[in-house]
Amino acid sequence: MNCRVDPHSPVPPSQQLVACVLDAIASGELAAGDRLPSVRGLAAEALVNPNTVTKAYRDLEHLGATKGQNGSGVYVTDGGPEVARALRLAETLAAFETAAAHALRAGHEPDVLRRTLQVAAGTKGKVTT
Amino acid sequence: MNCRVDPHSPVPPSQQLVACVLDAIASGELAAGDRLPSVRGLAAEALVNPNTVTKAYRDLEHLGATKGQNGSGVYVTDGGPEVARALRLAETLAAFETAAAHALRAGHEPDVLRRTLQVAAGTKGKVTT
Amino acid sequence: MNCRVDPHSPVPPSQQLVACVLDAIASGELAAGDRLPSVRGLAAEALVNPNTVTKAYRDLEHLGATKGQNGSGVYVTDGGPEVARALRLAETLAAFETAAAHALRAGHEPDVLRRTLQVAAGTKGKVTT
Amino acid sequence: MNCRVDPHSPVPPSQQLVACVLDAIASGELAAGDRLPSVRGLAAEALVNPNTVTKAYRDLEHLGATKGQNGSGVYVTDGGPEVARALRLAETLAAFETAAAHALRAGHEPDVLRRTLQVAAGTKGKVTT
DNA sequence: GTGGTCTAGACCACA
DNA sequence: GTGGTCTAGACCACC
Repeated sequence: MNCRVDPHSPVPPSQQLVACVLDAIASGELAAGDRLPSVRGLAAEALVNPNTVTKAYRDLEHLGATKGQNGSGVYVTDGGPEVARALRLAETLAAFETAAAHALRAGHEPDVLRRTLQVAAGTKGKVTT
Repeated sequence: MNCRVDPHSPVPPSQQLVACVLDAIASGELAAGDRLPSVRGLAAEALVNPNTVTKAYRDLEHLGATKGQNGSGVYVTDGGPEVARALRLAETLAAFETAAAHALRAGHEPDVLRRTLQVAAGTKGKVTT
Repeated sequence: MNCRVDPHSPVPPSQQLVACVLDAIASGELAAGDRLPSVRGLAAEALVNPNTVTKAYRDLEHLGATKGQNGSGVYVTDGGPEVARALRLAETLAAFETAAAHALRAGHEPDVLRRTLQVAAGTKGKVTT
Repeated sequence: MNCRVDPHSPVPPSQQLVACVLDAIASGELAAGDRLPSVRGLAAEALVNPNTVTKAYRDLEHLGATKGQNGSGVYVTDGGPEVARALRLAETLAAFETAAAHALRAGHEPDVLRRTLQVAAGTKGKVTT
């Protein structure tokens, strides 16, 4: 999942995890029926307390994107991908637009941002060149 | 200055004020030596408690952008504009990176983001194709 | 730690707390990695408002002597002891200078002060005569 | 008078001025009947607002050390020297002792303090060697 | 008028 | 339990 949590961010860690998981579901990285990482595993990876992951999973379930099956783990629901896409696709694009606008207004050169984007896209970026 | 505070944002009001003032300094709206709005005045304008403005001003002073003068007001330091610009550059670039990461993770194609960036850059962004 | 706060002192309570904690760190009573007393606990002990302790802890963190860990407490940083010792040295020397200046200005003979200093230094202060 | 005011000190500027003037009277630098510096002059020298000097002079008069003669200036009263000595001699010596003790406990070498004292004593220090 | 500090009490999120 | 933030209202000292 590669979810990193920034403890200095004003957005609470649990919500950062929710957004991260929703992104993974929206992109298809996690499909309907797939099992989410274990609470302990994600907690170790994100360097947060397991309770925080538990809360994030509870929020995801409340959104209808996942469903915990007693004792066997947490799974993406059938409607999960749709929910995630509805919640995140438009939101992340809008956030990207405003972030780009802010960065440009602050004086960043478009080329710098383009290169930053390229790096973030990783290998996918190279292919599209 | 026109500082509005969104109480529903996860970003604490005091930090919103800090960002707002830094913007004003970075943009030249407040030059070195200029006096900031009074604590009570800005509090009334932003609809927050004066203590919240006090905290924001303390943070600004700690950043080196402003300096309080005993009973007379808070002023932009000589190095203030430079500090504000540097902070804004770093801040907006970091925000752009995370926004790009989230959008990519949510499944947006790099090309879509690149085109979005192009549009945001307006005429400055010449087509590199 | 035994931090007592004198509400009649011109030194603000929060700064008295800062000085008290720095003393504890500089003396080794609190080592790097140790946890500071809880905000509420120290507030009860020092008979001040928890917010006052919070402010003191924020100042300490800003000085680099401590670091707050989200929900778990405030801890002495690795460089904390060094920072605390450096601050105490500078602080006490400045206080000594001003006290000396005031005493001299009030009419005390330098010899009187020198002898007073000798006594305070105890056996360590060998007579240079 | 050579009164310097530290605006960063927690002790209010007006009280710093009171202490400074009392010290001058206690030492005999200002004798009974002598005129104090003008409000404006002392304000300019100490880099404070004239109102602050006015308040300090009011406090001094309230202590009985000085007396303002309408329009002609402020003068040391007959009992002024006695008042100043009663208030400041013991106090400054005690403050010197505690400052010395603190500095020594913080780790300063007695020799460093002795040299600092020498410097503060200026030419007087050389004579007493 | 100005900022600075404290108290008191509340809410939030993490451990 | 932990710290972090905000609100509300008060006092102080300087300009």
